[in-house]
Amino acid sequence: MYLLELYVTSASLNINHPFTYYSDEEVKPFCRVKISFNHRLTSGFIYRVTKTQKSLKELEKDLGFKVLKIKEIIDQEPIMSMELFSLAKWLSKVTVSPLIAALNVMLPKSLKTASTLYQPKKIKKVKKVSKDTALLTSKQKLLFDSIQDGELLSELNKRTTIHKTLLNKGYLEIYEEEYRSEDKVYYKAGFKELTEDQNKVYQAILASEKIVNLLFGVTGSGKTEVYLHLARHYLNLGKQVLILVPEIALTPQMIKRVKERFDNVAIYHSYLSDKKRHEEYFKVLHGEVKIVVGTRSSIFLPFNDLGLIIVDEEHDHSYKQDNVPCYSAKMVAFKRAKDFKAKVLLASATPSLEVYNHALKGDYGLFKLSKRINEKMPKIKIVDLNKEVKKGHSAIISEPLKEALSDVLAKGKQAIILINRKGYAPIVRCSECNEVLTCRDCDVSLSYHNDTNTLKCNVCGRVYPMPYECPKCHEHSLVKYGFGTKKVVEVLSELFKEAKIGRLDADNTSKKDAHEMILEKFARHEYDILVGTQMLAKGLDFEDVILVGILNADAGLMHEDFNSSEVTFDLLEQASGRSGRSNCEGEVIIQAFNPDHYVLKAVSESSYESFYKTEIAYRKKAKYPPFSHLIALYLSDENEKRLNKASFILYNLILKTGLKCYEPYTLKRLNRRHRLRILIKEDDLVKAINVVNGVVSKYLTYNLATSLKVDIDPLYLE
DNA sequence: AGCACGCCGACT
DNA sequence: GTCGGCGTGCTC
Repeated sequence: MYLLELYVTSASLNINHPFTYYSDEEVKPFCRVKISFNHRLTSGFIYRVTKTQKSLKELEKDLGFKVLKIKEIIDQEPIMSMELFSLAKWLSKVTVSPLIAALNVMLPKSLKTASTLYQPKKIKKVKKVSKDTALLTSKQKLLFDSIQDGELLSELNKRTTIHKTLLNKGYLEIYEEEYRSEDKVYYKAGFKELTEDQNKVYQAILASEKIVNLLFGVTGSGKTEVYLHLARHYLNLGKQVLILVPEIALTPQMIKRVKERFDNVAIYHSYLSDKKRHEEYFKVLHGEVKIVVGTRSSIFLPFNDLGLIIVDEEHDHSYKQDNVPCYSAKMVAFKRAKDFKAKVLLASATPSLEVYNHALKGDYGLFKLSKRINEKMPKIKIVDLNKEVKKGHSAIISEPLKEALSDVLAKGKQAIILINRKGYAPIVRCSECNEVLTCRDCDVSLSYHNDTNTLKCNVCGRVYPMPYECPKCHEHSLVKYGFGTKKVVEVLSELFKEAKIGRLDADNTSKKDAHEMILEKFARHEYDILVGTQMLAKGLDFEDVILVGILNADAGLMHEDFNSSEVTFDLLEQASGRSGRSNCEGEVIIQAFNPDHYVLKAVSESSYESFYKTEIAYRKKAKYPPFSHLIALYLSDENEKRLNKASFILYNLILKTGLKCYEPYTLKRLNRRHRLRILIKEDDLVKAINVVNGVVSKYLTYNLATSLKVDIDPLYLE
């Protein structure tokens, strides 16, 4: 009999200790099994197996609890390596999350602890067995000679029937092979020669002794070319290379660019089918892949000899996961680089404050590319919306933007219009009693959609019919305020009747490929103007775009989050980079109500440095990151009373430890759940994480129904 | 998370 | 008497 120590899936996210089951058959560690747990069928992930001669009764007496038999073995072979399992344990600790949550984020869906057995598709092939062919008839011999080893049985079935005789007589054998979908074969483009500046930086990065290096290059300076050369260098040394890209940036163009130059490329991201991801995972596990391009979760692939990790657009928030386990792919990259004695290259035109601060202090190597290859920076103009409104002009499309747009259209070029709101009107309010319509399940205002005449909650997605009267005072006085992408398209079509206008936001891109289709249409010049949300600002490269208009540039600055200035600066700076990518000079028009804000000033001068200086001084004064570390603990429950009880317990546990923390802060209700946040601010992160781990395990002993999420170094505080 | 168990109010 | 709503505890 074998004793299996395993972690139980899904039973409770709150249980973070192993349970013991037994099996008559031998099972290997790091395999999954089906079990019954607390009257329910679920699965478990085995981490230790011991053989025992004792009887079940003796065992239960020794252990002090009942031991159940497993129902079924899911995997015959381990689905991860020891190295990966250690990484899961580390991840669980540094994110203060259950081990099972760490395992689930590391494995492809097909191998997740909860999912049922994944059967890779098998195909049948034939191979020849060497035998004396003299006994065959001439037809049989002809066929035998024409067969190649590895020919598909299905193909053979199509072209003949007499192969059955060959099979029966043992001249041919059938064997099974795991089916792999064919990769597209790309034309190999070869490498571009590096410019003088690029080459200097390339050589300097190779010579750097630091584990982490920052490549700080303005948009259009050719960062990608530099790191593709670096990738080649490490591949030539026989090492593996991982290129991490933001979720939004993994476009077919990017994939094509890498595949054109390298063989054995694997692509790994959340839009892949489960089957494809399963294949890619095992290709890496079996060492068949040399270079991976992927989003956040590909940092967990089972590499065996990683030499270089590139983090493209290092500042991008999609590297941080905001549900449990709340990890940052960068932090995992540092850990894996250390384990593999590999290097990390962070690349960005607007590095995160934290990273740039480390680089300036000398913790990371710092390398700059400060010239655009075409040597043309876009002209940036800020329009004061207060003045526009005073003059009686529109606050949606200002006069200067209108003029610039007609100029673009006259030249037959293209423009991008950015706005951070989707839909038509974000707020509906009663002009009599000032009631704002809000969602039944969330504390957020509903946005109006004119095409369906409905109200939609942007948080939970619930849709309501547009009421005829105010639900509070029953007056027919509901007014729609603000404007979103749909409204902007409407306004633009009226201003420029002959122009073709496209729209790109989360509402019309939920379907697979919709996003890509719109962008392709834009690239083929089927639209003159493309209106969209933030998803348009990043990494896209359209030759004919010579104007970018940003409508409510400072809307994000009203937000009180500690990093809202950084977020806004990144967005504006990245958006500006979309203009004038080829030989034409680009223009950027930024509309704002606070044109004198330091973020807008820095953007208008295209000066990261000036933004950095002002912002870092503010962070230092307020002791915000990078001058401290934040740990956010979120409690949520449908039952408000239970939530308050849990909050009282947790807050007191934290106070007892002496960690510096703020009082529980009530957040917006989301999806019927009341929510609350306790924020910890500490200098020594490692120490703080240890203490928080202790606090959380004590909290869990109370067995409260209120759920807890811990976010170390959060990017947002909600 | 769910599921069982037990306590208490409501209703045949 | 007994059905079910919900607070509490536990899962090898």
